[in-house]
Formats: sequence, C-alpha cells, structure tokens
Amino acid sequence: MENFSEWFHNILEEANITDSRYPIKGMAIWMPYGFQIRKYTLELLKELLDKDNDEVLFPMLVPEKELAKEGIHVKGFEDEVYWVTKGGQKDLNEQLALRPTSETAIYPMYSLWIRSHIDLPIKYYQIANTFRYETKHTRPLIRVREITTFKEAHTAHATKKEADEQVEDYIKLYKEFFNDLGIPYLISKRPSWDTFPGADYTMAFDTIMPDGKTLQIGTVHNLGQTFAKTFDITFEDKDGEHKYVYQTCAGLSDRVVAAMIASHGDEKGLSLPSMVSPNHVTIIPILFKKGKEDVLNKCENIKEQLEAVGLRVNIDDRDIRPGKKFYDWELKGTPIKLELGPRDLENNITIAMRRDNLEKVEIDLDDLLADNILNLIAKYDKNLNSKSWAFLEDHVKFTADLNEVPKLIEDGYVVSFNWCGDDDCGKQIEEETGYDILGIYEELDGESGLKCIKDGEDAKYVALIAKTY
RNA sequence: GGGACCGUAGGGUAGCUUGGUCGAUCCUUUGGGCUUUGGGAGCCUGAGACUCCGGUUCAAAUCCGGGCGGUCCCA
Repeated sequence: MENFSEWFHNILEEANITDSRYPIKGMAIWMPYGFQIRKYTLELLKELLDKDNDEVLFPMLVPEKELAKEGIHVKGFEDEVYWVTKGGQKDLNEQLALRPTSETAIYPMYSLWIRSHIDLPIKYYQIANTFRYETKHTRPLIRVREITTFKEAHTAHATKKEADEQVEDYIKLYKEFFNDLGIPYLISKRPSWDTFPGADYTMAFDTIMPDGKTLQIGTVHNLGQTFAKTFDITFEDKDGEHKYVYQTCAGLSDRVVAAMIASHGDEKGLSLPSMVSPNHVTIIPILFKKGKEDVLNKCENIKEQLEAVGLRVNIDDRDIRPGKKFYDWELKGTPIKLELGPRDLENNITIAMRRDNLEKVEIDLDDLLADNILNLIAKYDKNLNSKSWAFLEDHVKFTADLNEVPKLIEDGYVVSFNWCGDDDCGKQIEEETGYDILGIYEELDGESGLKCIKDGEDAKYVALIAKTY
C-alpha cells in the first residue's frame, strides 16, 4: 500500500462505507454497507459490555455551568466545544455545549442517584455522538468533528481498590473486543501531560496503521475522586460516614472501524473479520441462458443451508459479468465467495474462495457443506488475526540510542526505549525527536541496571514513542 | 499555532502560465437498445461539470480579493 491516506479515502467511498463529501468539515455520512459494519461492530461491543454494564442515553446538550465546573477538564476541551447560543432568534440566557464527551452531563446526575453504598457500584455506558471543533485537518473516521459512534462507560465505586479493578476489567474487555476484530494493539499508560483532562491516569490502546503512524483506538481512565469532588458525588457508607466515590471512564469511537479497515485491507480492498462482515458468504452464480434457473435454484438452496447454521449469505445475481462481481466483493471484503455455474452443477461442486489469500477450493455440494464453510471462515479469521499481529510486532523496534529514534520512526517503526519516567526528561525526548511518547509500555524491576535513553538515570520503564494520528 | 498547495460531470483528469479558438478534453460512471456472461465484455444512442461571493476587463474555467471545502508539511 503505497499511499495509505489515499487508499483509505478511496476505499471508504468505493466500498460504500462513508461519504465524506457532506459540506461540513469533519462530518460524514455512514453509507449502507458501512452502516452494517458499524452495526455488527456495536452488537459485538454491546454483547461484551452488557454482561456487567447498563446502557443509558443522556441528552446531547450540556449547560455551560456544568461544563465549566471541573477546571482541568474544561481546559482540556475549551477550544473544541461547539456552542448552542440561540433558540430561534433569541440569544439563550445560558449557552449550551454540544457534548465533547459526557462527564459533565452524567456526573451531576450521578450525584443525585448515588445516596448509599448500596447504590454502588454504578456502571453505565452510552453510545452516542459527540462533537469537537477540530481546527486541524480532519480525516474520515479518524479525526472528525462529529464522532458519530462514541461509546463511553462511566463507573462509580465505593473504594479505590474497586475502581482500580474496574480499569483492569475494561482493559480486559477491550482486549477481547479487539481480538475478535483482529485489530492488534499496544497498551500503554499515557504520560502525565497526555492524560485525559481530570483523570489520575489514562491507559490507552494504540494500533499501528500501514504507514507506521499510531492510532489511539481506546482509552480507559482512572478518574480517582476528582470529578466526585467537583460534582459532589458522595454516598453514605456502612459506617454512616459520607464519602466521595471513586470513578473510572472508558471510551471507544469510530476509529475502531478505521483500524479494522486499515489492519486487514490490501490493494484489492477490504477484508472484513467475519464477526462484523455484513456477509459471511457471497454466492456468485455463473449464468448462461441455458440452465439459468437450475443454477439460481441451487444458489438459493445453498443460501438456505448456510443461513440455517447462522451465516449471513447473499447471492449476487446482478446481470453483469462474473469477473466484475469477483472484483466487487473482493473490494467489499466478504470473507468467502462461492462460485457456482452449470459446469459445477454437473460435477455437484461449488468453488469457494477465501478473501485473505484468494485461494480456491472445490467443495462437494452434498458433503457437509456448512461444516466446510465454517471451517474456511475460521481459518480466514485466524489468518487475518495473525497477519495483523505480525505486522504490529514487526513494526516495534527497541533502541538505546536517542539519535536513532527519528530515523526509525521515519522508517515506519514505533520505537521502544528505556526511560527514567521523569516528566521533564520525557518532554525533552519529545522535543528533541519531534515525536510523541505514547506512554509506559512495561515496568522494569529496580535491579535491571538499565539506563534512561536521555539522561542516563536508572530506567524504570520501557516506553513507546511514535508518529501519531 | 505557522506555512505551502489545490477546487472543472458521481469519481479521476486536460485546458489556466500568455483572458477570446471552450459550443470545455479523455477515462470511468450513468439511462435506453442489441449482443453477451467460468476474473473488470463489445457495439449503437442518450445523460452529466468550470466551488461560492465580489472585483478587474469589451471579454474570465483562466487574473485579483474573500468565504466555504480539500490535501500536505512544520510546531
């Protein structure tokens, strides 16, 4: 993939995922095929979340006085808030913010809802759109002004320990989610200067795009008691004392779809993980005037058999040449194509082709068709997964030489290095190299004897630095 | 935050430097018809564009200013 930006932009339109020509910067339309991918992605996410969280939906507007309450938080967002200032022709007495994220919408309500330790923990999430007035150049699904699909979970707990555990739980959940989609990730603890505004610390998932730049695809924040104190979220404990809650929040966005497209795409187009592909199997009939009905009937029959085992199947019976259909479905990334013509009907076979390696195999129409197909899909998913992880692993490189960092990054690597963990030292590293520290990837034990890449002090961590989206 | 470049049918482009020959090129797309269909078919016949506002000029796709939109680079 020579030019990722161009490839990405083209594929979104050609595969009918989004249309970014909407006349407002950074806002796009989810087109039917993309909307289906989004739908299945959300179904997967909800299935994971609903085991231990409850879904809710808050209003999109936040009163200015709530938004402004948490000083550090508002500072982090103040330059990118959209404001509603008028109702009809009249100026509003209090202007209303389009949520850039929903802490300030949700937490005043938590303050009302939480009275007793019995009310805790509370674990709510919502999937909603949020708005950020991006001034830099926007990119479809990656940097947008309307995040159309923002999943945010917000929890409150009686003890710090529970909140800490919740952070671990969300990390575990995200791992499962990304594993199902075959999206490889690096998990790191963001440096203090890149922590979510108002949080104690931020754990982030980053993936590596084909051009070597990293994309943040998920975050889990330990909020401590900052917001609890600001919004007065207290509960009466068993001992009768009023205490502040401990909170966490965790977010995912449209970027998941971007990462999925980027992780598995190639020159021919998309390869979708079966979990979220609108079609698992696309049947392409090879039609001649003679025997047309027989072929179509058999296709219908195969479709029914496959649907009976839970597969999503479509038949492409458009009146165009088969070659065109092959290219179309390779572009759209359907995992398995089945080809069926009169010749196959005579031999009682169908030809199956995996999208990932484009290998064709003959399948006997009577011989446990569904099992064969399921097997192919499983292999396909596994291959997508291992290929994308191999890519990630190939693109992380360690160095002990600070001077080498820029070159490695320009060559498409994410660089890992030993770090003392000092803030000033970290900022100097960013300044000298011109790149961003993603965060702490790994803690070193005190006896390692390893030295910080910059100041030669004892290294406490292995950290990551990269060119970021 | 700073800078550079760009905007011509649904998509991609030629024309712009040197204003008039533009009734705007080519590919793709697309409606109708015939013929075809085992990896992007062919023929016939239609459809479809100068980003918006203002300025210069006898004359603007072309020059100037601004808006909106896009791409890239640097911090």
